[in-house]
Amino acid sequence: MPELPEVETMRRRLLPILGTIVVSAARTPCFRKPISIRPRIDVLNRRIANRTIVAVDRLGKRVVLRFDCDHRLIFEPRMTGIVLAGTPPNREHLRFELKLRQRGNSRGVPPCPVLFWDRRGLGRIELVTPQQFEVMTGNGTGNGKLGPDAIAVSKEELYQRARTSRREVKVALLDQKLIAGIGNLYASEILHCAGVDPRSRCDRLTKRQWAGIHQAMQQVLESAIAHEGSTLSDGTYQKALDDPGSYQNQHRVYDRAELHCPTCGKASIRRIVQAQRSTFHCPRCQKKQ
DNA sequence: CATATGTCCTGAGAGC
DNA sequence: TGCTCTCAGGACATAT
Repeated sequence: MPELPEVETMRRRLLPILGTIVVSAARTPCFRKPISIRPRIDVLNRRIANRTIVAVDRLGKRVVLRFDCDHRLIFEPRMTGIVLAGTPPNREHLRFELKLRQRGNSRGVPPCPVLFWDRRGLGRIELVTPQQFEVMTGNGTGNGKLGPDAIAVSKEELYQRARTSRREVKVALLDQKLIAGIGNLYASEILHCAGVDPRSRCDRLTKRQWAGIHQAMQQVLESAIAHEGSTLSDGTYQKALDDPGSYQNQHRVYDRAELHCPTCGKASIRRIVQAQRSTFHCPRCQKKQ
């Protein structure tokens, strides 16, 4: 579930840990199969013990902690993972804990540990070197495992990256190598906002339409971040954070099949399937070309 | 039983 | 023909 706005919300809530020092990293007792952590937890522990957290970043749908040795710890929530500093919804699905202390001779309250809580356990945690991180981001060439972040990408860069693809635009927006951060929910919302048919082929959209998609992308994602993301019917996000997001009340098409389109007020929202996943759109507001 | 938010891998097929 | 792009399907694990 977590897409860019939800992960950005997690990131912002982690900011109080900036400048704290790692005491230890550990898997937590969890009755389930352990999640993937690379390198092995003892190696990881040796590399980051006593290191200071100098940045709390986000890269697409990942939370990235940077240490003073320039290694980065990357949390990848996938379907149901949550990164938080505080109280987890339960202990049963708690997978990982990063214990912290304040710099100097700390009196006062010790900082909350960073926790990775994941109901399904499909999430990943990985410590990467600066070199590995460059490979992941493509070192500015745009050819890494992840494309530029959906909030940061320029109108021109989006157009240049997408214009030659023969894929349907909705499917392309889900490709993290093209741009990072958009998932199934926001892809439908962005294309509805832009008035573009999700089945349009990328290479048949005009430059003007791509500009519209870029603008809708910024608008929808920023609004969703302001609402601290969406909580879905599954409720994972809600359970994990005391104060869950409210953007689900702003959805105009996602999971609203057969309801009236809030933009035109006339047509009803349709659900179609693309690349084996649901897409929601308004046939009146989103016409091809 | 089908469905659900994400990612990774493989193999087959399309088309430049 | 050859290469690249694209997509379908399965896997992961769990709840509604």
